[in-house]
Amino acid sequence: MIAQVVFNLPVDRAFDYLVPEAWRTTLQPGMRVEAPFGPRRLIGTVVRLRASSPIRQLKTLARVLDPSPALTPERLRLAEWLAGYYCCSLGQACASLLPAALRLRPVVEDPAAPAEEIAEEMPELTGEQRRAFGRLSAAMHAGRHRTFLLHGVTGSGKTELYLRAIALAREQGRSAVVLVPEIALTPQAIDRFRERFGSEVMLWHSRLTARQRAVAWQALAGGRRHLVIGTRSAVFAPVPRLGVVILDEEHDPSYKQDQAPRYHAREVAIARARQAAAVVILGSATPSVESYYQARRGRFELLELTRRVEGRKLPDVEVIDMRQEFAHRHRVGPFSQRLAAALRRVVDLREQAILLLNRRGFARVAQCPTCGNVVRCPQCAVPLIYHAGAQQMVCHYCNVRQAVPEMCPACRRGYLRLRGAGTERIESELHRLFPASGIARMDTDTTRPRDSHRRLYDAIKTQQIDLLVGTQMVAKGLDIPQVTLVGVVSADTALNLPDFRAGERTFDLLTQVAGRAGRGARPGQVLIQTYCPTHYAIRAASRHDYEAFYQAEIRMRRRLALPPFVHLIELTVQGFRQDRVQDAAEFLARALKARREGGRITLLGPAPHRVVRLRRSYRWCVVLKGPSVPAMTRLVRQVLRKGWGVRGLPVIVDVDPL
DNA sequence: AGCACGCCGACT
DNA sequence: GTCGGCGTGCTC
Repeated sequence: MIAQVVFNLPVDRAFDYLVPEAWRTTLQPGMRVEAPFGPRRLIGTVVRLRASSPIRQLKTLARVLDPSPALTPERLRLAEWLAGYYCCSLGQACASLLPAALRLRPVVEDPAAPAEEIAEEMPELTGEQRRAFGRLSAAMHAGRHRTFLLHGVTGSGKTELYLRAIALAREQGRSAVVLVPEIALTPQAIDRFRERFGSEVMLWHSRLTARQRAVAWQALAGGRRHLVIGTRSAVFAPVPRLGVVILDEEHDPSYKQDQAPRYHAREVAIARARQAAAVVILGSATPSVESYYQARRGRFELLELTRRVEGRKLPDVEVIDMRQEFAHRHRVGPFSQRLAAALRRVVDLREQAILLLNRRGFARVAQCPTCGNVVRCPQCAVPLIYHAGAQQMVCHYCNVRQAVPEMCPACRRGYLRLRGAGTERIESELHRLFPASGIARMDTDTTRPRDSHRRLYDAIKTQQIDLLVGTQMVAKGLDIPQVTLVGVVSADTALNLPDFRAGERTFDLLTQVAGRAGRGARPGQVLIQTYCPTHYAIRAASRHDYEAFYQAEIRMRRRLALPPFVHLIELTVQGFRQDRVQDAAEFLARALKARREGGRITLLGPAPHRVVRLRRSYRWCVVLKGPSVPAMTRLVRQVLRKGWGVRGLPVIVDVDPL
């Protein structure tokens, strides 16, 4: 008997091995095995068993790791879909459906969820919620696959609908997967699910230890737990009889994986739910343009929640034109007079405020006023960011750190000046203005240690913190009734990025952060500082008008032939030598152009990557644009053949890049 | 991904 | 004549 095995390598085929006599009755597809591979021994997945092989000199499997298939036939089919759509090897796809931790040593058994007292009383639904739930439950009772887009303003009670859908799935004896963005896996979100479903809830995220992950895996695959709440990779959680997959904040970019296979959890969720005849609920106050477009075309079913629960009003939003501010005052700090006054009022009334600035660090860059030179990372060529805490210049790409140079290293004449402001700068400005207030900062720097997120949240909840400043992290999920003011220090940071989704990002961020204000009895107020007050994303966000934003955005996408009207595939060539990388990219572009069938696929580039140099590597891109992903991946596979390289350099394939 | 093989430029 | 750069190909 022959086993066909795939490995977690960028090699797009299976390898045949002899199966030892002892395993012939027990070995099945989906089991992991150890196999000799050249001079190495690798762990791979059996994808097929057959009687014979055309290969003459076969080697024999060394070891079987699983007593039963780690990948069920259904999950193996999902891996095949993943490899096909996202253009990676089947081995890589299989590896991403399996936790590496499962490899060795038997894991501690997680006991079955004890039957415990769970709060039975559910809050009454509003009229809108009831109508939406009616549609969900009809689909779930029909037992057919369906994708819903739940578009609900912040505070309109989307979570309650998720809870009802999960409860219904459980009644039907089916499981549920809840996905949340990386930064939204907050204690309060988890608490909400624990209150309703107790220890049925299993957490799944990147901070789990290997052991915890293995325990969670066993409990889910063994059918002892039926509800997973987790980040992106939880979409692969091994739950049997899937009933519903929920993507909260479906527009969030953290659903896109940034290593092969570069999947989007939304697409995987839909593919998986289709197989399992399950329902998908995509929830957001600011749906991605892609999803809303699908809903408009009738591919998804649109559910709308337009009102906040308990009749609370959306906060008033005021746009502050910083050009005016700059013209009428001599020295402008990070706060306009209007925002400074509003902060003062919050402090006086003992209320709370959140300030958003989507940029870490103290001052953006060190710039020479004499020659204009900006201090850059020697490896990545992006500006270094000053961090006051460490008193260092830090690269936000590769984390290289260096001391702050005093004189300009380029012209050696000017004294460097720190320009622009990050969250640290705002924090110190707040300390200066409000020395008696509790002030905290929330960004990737301050939330790195385990549990720091929970501690910070508790401090805010108990009003030890009055003023909170942070990056986009503060825009997601925080539900603090005492917050009456939200200030956006600069709405322009995302707008000026070279990215066709800049407008969408800005609208999302502003809408999400505005939703943090006025969640309690007192009304909320939002102040947005900007140098482009007439931009459609900012105007629409200030009026809480998703529809206006969508109409402007979709018109632009149609005119420029961008997603959702086409799909993109981005190919990135990487290497240490600039000339060879450029050479390979040009070769790749020519090869693609030569094999392109018909005129439906267009080719952009080759062009230097947005960040040409990263960790000493140079990067060049070629982008394919066309109506059909399979047609484009077929072309890519032809050109890259079995390996994933051109001219000896590795090529990164990103289908539907963000 | 690793690793071996093989082909051309600069040295003891 | 040999050392070693890296382009090419293979792993059942």
